[in-house]
Amino acid sequence: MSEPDVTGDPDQKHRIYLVDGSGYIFRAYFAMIRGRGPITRSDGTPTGAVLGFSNMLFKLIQDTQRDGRVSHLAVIFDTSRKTFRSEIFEEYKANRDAPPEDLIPQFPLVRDATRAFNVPAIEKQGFEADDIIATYASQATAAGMETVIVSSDKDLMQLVGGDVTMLDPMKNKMIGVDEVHEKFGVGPDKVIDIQSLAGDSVDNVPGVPGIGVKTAALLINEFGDLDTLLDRAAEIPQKGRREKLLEHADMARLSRQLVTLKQDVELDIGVMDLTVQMPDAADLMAFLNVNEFKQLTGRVKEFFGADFRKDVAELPDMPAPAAGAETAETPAAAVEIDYTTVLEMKDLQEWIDEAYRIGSVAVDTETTGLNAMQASLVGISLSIHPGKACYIPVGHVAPKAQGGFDFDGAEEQAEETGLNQLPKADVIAALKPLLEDPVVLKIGQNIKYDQVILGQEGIEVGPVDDTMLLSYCQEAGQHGHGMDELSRLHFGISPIPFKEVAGTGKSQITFAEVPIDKATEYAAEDADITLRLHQVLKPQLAKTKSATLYETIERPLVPVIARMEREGVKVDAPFLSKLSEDFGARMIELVSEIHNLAGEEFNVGSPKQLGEILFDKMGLSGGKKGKTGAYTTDVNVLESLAADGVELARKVLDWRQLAKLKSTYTDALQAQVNARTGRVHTSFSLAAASTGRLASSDPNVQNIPIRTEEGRKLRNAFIAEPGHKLISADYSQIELRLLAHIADISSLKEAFAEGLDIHAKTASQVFGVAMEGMDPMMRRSAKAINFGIIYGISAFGLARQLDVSRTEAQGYIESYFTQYPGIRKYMDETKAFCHETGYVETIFGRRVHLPGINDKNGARRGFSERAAINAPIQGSAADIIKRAMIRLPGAIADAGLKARMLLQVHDELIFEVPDAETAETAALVTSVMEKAALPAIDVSVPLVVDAGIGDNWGEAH
DNA sequence: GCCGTCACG
DNA sequence: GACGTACGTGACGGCG
Repeated sequence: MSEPDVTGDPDQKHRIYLVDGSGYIFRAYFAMIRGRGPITRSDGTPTGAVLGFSNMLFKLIQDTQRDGRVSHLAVIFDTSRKTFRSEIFEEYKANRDAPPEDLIPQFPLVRDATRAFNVPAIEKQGFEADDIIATYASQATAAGMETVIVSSDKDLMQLVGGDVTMLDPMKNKMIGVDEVHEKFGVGPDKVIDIQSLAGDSVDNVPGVPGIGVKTAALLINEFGDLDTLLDRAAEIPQKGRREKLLEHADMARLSRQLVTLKQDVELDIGVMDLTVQMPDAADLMAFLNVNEFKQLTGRVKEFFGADFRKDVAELPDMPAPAAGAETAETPAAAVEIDYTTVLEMKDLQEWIDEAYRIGSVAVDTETTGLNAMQASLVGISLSIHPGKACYIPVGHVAPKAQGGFDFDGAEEQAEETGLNQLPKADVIAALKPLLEDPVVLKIGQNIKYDQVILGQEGIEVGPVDDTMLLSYCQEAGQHGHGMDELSRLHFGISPIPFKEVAGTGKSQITFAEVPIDKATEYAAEDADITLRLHQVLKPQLAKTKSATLYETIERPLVPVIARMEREGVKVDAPFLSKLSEDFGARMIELVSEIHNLAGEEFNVGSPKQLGEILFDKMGLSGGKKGKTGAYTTDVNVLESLAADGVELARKVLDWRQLAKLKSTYTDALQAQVNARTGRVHTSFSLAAASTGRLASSDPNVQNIPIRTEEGRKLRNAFIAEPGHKLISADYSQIELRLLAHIADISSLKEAFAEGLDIHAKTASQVFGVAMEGMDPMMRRSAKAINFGIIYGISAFGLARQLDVSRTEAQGYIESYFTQYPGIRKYMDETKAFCHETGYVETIFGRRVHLPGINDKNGARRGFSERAAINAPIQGSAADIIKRAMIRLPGAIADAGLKARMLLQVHDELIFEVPDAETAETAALVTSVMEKAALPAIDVSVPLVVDAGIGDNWGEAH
């Protein structure tokens, strides 16, 4: 791009580049297709337009680096097609073709590209990019800056003049007043008048029929402006023109409304915040690698060289903003970093006072491990203002000699630990009132963890906001919600990796052994980033319509889950140990039998070796190789071999079942018993499943066996304390009920209202048989169809499930849809909504994003489509049980009962209850669960909960 | 660290 | 005409 002709300008004004991103995508797309044909990366995603865009952006960034006057830069995008213009005039842009299919997946990628280069990507619902550009241009002018609009769109030419110019990025040509005059025959100030008369067939702006740009220019030059022209139209000598103008004066005025760019769009980010920033090397390289832009990678490396990791570009001092211009806050990238270690109580008190003064504080705890129930507190970091954070070490120990750290000077420091830090008890006592104060908001990333940790120090942290959950509520499905990922995404900053302070593998140390200066850098950064994430994510809740979900479901759930984790569940360790021995003994027998049958010894646990035995050595048919070239030996394959009488296959299946039970359950579960509490404390992730479900780990209590008799025994190991029972309460068929409600299927709703056997009812309707005396196979098929529907049915999947031909399965599906046309309608509408918006919603407004929904690859698209059908159902069920969980502790306490909620398994809750209170608790729990959707949503089918009571989980379920 | 397998809703 | 599929998870052992 050539240097604009302002080098000699005595003003030396700062410059802002505003890139018309949406306009550029289309140009890049067609230019690349014409020049190089379709470009795709090796996974098939088309990337031509992304590459063109990235090249252009990189070029622009190079220029901004070389030209010291370029201080600000942003890329502006269109959002949906609905804008305030389509409100005024329905047909506006209505005749546009849908974008080419292989361009659709590139829209989000272009935004990724923008972020990868650490350039602000701006868009706003209801406004076109042009309006936002007009608004920023006017703000920039008011602030005394020069504006360069990077676009060749003639609709933007009305903005040219004064300190605003345009740059055509394809032709690399400046567009100033002269060029606009050349195009429209008038100056930029009259461009709107010309467009109002001439209209625009591409955008469907009507204008006045029969008048094009040439005639319009003639008329405007003669009459001065549009209003004068329309007032005095009667004076026009040419009959045709005169009549058209008189007749279509209103259309001209309407067109003026359409073509006039709005210069006062309300924007969250002011023009002064769009400062030029250095890209983060890791983020940019990751983006370039994923998209396989090899040449560009080379040029990027060459250009940035050694300075690459610098977070902020060095900019010349800004001129004072002109009067009336926005006086922006400090731009995010220019935040000054100030991290300190707190070693004196009076310093700690200053932080506490400031937190009270501001009313909110980001908190992060550092501990000895990831498992909150086993870890102990090492330090606490706080942040109240962006860039400023402190770290309060309380549990550091001198590094072990083997750690390899140089601890010269340890003698100068305090005795016991050998380290200078405040006593933990003093810090806890000082912080407790603040962390429990109801008017000070505590901000955390996955604050449940910190609540569990601090809970063990006697602090009940609250009220809280959680940046992980703020992200999860708004962007589930788009990306993960870990702090590092969010930091890179929102700020382009990669926080110090934990590995960097604690090492990895064998030589890894706990955080307690990390030297305090290094620990401060790491911990303070975490609190700082958390605070900044909160400043970004919290305000956009309203925009994403997620405030209700966050405030009424996710946020209140945090302390409930924290409490469940701290309660834990009692397991019968001696019983598990006996079970384990039993399983182990039988496995040994099976292995020797298997070796005999095979005629040689091999590792039964190796699918590779097993496949070779079965299909190469024994020459059995049915050997299919998977992606890695190894034979498949999964249950389906082995079951069918076993059915053909292959004894070895049956024995391997038995062995596998035992191996699974032993390694994953009996052995692992015993190892998970907490030494301090004697109970097992799972960890529930609140932001793992995109649909809104919880996930459980360490150990996973949501996949304890039940389907086979052997596995079921495991459930008997989950027991109640003496004098107590377990209650298990589960929603009956909640997903099918919600399907009936969401898709509004009257016959299904009636069946549920009447309490019928829903699978039998489906069988009777689909196969046209009576409910009584039905062939059990028919009910089984109907049940599989019902599940299939929830999963976004395919003939292939159903055929596999039922072991029938695909044609047969297709027939079932068709007769199902004939019987329930509303379900097909629901599916079609859900998919269409998702194709349009990129997400689907539950009945409580939870958004689940499906980035693959417009993928060019049919398989990936199909995958997303099925997930789109499933997510509202699975997610609504998750919302409902979460609502119940939030209410239950209070309801139990209000009723004067002592039950404790221990576990959740998607549609089931487990409680530990004193013997005397079981009946009353079961009734209360059932009632709260059944009414959990109310009063927000009156589900049009009854929600039914079944509760069971027993000495262990197996009996209770 | 990925893959195949398998446990659950 | 081919593609490659039921939805959502987590944990294990084998293997490179």
